[in-house]
Amino acid sequence: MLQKKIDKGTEQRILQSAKKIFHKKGLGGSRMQEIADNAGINKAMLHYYFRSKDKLFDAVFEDALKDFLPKVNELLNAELPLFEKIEHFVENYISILLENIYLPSFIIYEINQNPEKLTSLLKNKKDLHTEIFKRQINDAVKKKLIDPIDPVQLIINMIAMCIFPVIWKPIIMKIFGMSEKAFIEFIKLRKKEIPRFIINSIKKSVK
Amino acid sequence: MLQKKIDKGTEQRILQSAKKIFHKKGLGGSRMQEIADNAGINKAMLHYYFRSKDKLFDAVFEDALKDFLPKVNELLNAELPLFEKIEHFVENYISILLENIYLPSFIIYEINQNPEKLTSLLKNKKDLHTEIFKRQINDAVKKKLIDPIDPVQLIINMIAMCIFPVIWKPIIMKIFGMSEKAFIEFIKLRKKEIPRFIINSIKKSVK
DNA sequence: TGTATAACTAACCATTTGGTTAATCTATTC
DNA sequence: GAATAGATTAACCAAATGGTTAGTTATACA
Repeated sequence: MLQKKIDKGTEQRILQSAKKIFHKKGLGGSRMQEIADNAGINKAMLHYYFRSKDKLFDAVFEDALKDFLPKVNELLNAELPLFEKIEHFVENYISILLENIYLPSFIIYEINQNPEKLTSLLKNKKDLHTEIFKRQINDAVKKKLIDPIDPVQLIINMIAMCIFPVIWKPIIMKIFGMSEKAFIEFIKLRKKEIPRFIINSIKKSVK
Repeated sequence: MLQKKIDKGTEQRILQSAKKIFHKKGLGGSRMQEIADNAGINKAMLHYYFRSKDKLFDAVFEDALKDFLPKVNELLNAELPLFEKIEHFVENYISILLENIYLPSFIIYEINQNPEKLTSLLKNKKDLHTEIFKRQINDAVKKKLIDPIDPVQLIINMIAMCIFPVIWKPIIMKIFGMSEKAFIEFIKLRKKEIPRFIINSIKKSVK
């Protein structure tokens, strides 16, 4: 039999429902009632466990970062030669994004809404740690394995190309006339195409 | 003296205020009262001119696309050699984005909220017309000016790299420790860096 | 100049929504 | 098995919000 004091069932169910709904509809667009319904509990329970909508939202937001950032950090800091690391990063980063398809636009939207929240949430956290990767890129430049490039620009390029089609899925499907199936296939191809594109661009040209 | 029937002053002021607020806060996050205040008019005026919040929102959304799409189409279909066109596109597309910094995340957010809206809004409009650019890329491949590449992937890559830092501005500033000034400089550099990166990647390698 | 019509305002309304309260249920503990 | 504390519910509340209405002002036009 479950012991009450250890049972985190309700709290977890609330967080899960809140995540689903907040990610999809944002803070302003989400209703406490909907979250409660989705969790199969009374609306008062939400306040019992999380005091207020804002507090619940913060918990969800923090959870999202706590899940997401370590995974990305792991990819950024994997011990692999540069080219393989790029391949590895793109492949897995896109997979993570596909598992959390609403996460990126959720984060953008809420950060734009409330930029100071970012500061308070990222301040004391292990945020994205790009130093190792930056150094690795600089080393490769020094060793003349790749053409000179600003590591930050390269990292941004890589992340941009991964994240864009996930966020803009419905629009891309519409503009390029893709079905759901075609889109999945497109993304799958991209996992190979992006690293190819990047490596093609940076690898030392034979002049 | 202004003639009443020709005077579009109020309507335009409403649209402008609504644009500012809807873009920043989305449909759900915006308040009719705030829009009215911002336009310096009575709340009832909003309904007098636009019946309902949804109708007003649709007008704003449509306006945004009507402004934005032609500009992008013009860039996509400029009569320039491929490499110059890429340079031209990136330079100007980023400028347009910077002038409408809330537009992209506004569009993503609302489309995710309401995917069917996209269909109805893009259906009868001159949507993004990528055929010419796609053909131009395929031609360049045939003429062995560039390595083989799927035009759609290339276009997505290009747009992704342009749009990403604009949308993620606050997060990039935070993660890479940039000031406002440093960010502006970063973007300015990117206008040169992105075309270089792309062209480097696709131009026929000397093997 | 008087009248019809468009532009505008203040007050009001109904509904939604986040949040509270008081009472009830459940289970652990002594 | 009564006492205690945590978990849960139904009913309720006040504020916010989209929307309406009835009336007023300004303007064009005959």
